[in-house]
Amino acid sequence: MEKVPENCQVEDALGILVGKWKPIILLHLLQKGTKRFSELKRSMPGITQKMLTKQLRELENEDIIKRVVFPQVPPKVEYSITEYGRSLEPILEAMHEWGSKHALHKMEKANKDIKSIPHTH
Amino acid sequence: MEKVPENCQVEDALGILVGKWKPIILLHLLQKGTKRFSELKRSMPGITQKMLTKQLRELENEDIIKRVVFPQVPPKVEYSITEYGRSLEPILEAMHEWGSKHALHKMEKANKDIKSIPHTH
DNA sequence: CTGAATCCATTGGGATACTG
DNA sequence: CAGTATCCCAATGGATTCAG
Repeated sequence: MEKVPENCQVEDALGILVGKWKPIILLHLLQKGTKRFSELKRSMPGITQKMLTKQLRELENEDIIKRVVFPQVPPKVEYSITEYGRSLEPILEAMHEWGSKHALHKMEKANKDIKSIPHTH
Repeated sequence: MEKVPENCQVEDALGILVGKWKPIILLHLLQKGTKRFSELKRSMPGITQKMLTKQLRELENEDIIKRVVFPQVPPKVEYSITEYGRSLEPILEAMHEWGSKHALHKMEKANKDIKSIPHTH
């Protein structure tokens, strides 16, 4: 099968996965199941409410995750992976495997890059 | 195996793959072998020289592709996948398979989204 | 042929403050 | 608790021009 230019199906999946916090959000929901907003936020040190909301909205618009609002006070909102979203797992799996396998290569490269910085004396 | 937050290996691969033209460049080099600059440009309608150069440089800096300059006039430069770069193939494969499998879902969604646009009459 | 240099518009991400 | 609303900066991508 041709996987080339014109009918390049690769971009679709990539488009859904890109976003500074999307992969990690998906991994959380995939591995830990349903989570509410505050739980996700706590598990991702550094993320702001605005960003978490934004990334969740985008994933929701792609039907990757499901958002359930409990009409109560204080508010409670739960997020979970959809069946469709779960179909992305093999891709995340492949990326994780690659990342683990090449963590070493990455370190060696960083080392090489540092040494190649021209001196100033 | 844990594939979560702190030691999230997923971002590395993703970081290499993101870039408007990177996936398609990689698919070309993976499937068609060594290519020179002008060939790549021709095969990617819409890309500018600047962008092609930039994306190629970034991939080269990650050791994903190799750049060979032939010292002659007019210049000739050949690009090819490195062994390291070829290790990304399973990921691209997974993304392509996902994209193919869900092209339909995508169409249905687009249709639904259009219908949900509020009228103005 | 290959690519560097500019200039510019758009986008993504983050800090902060406010709200039901 | 779970969001909006602003403001701001940096990065990305594109059009165009120049050069070896």
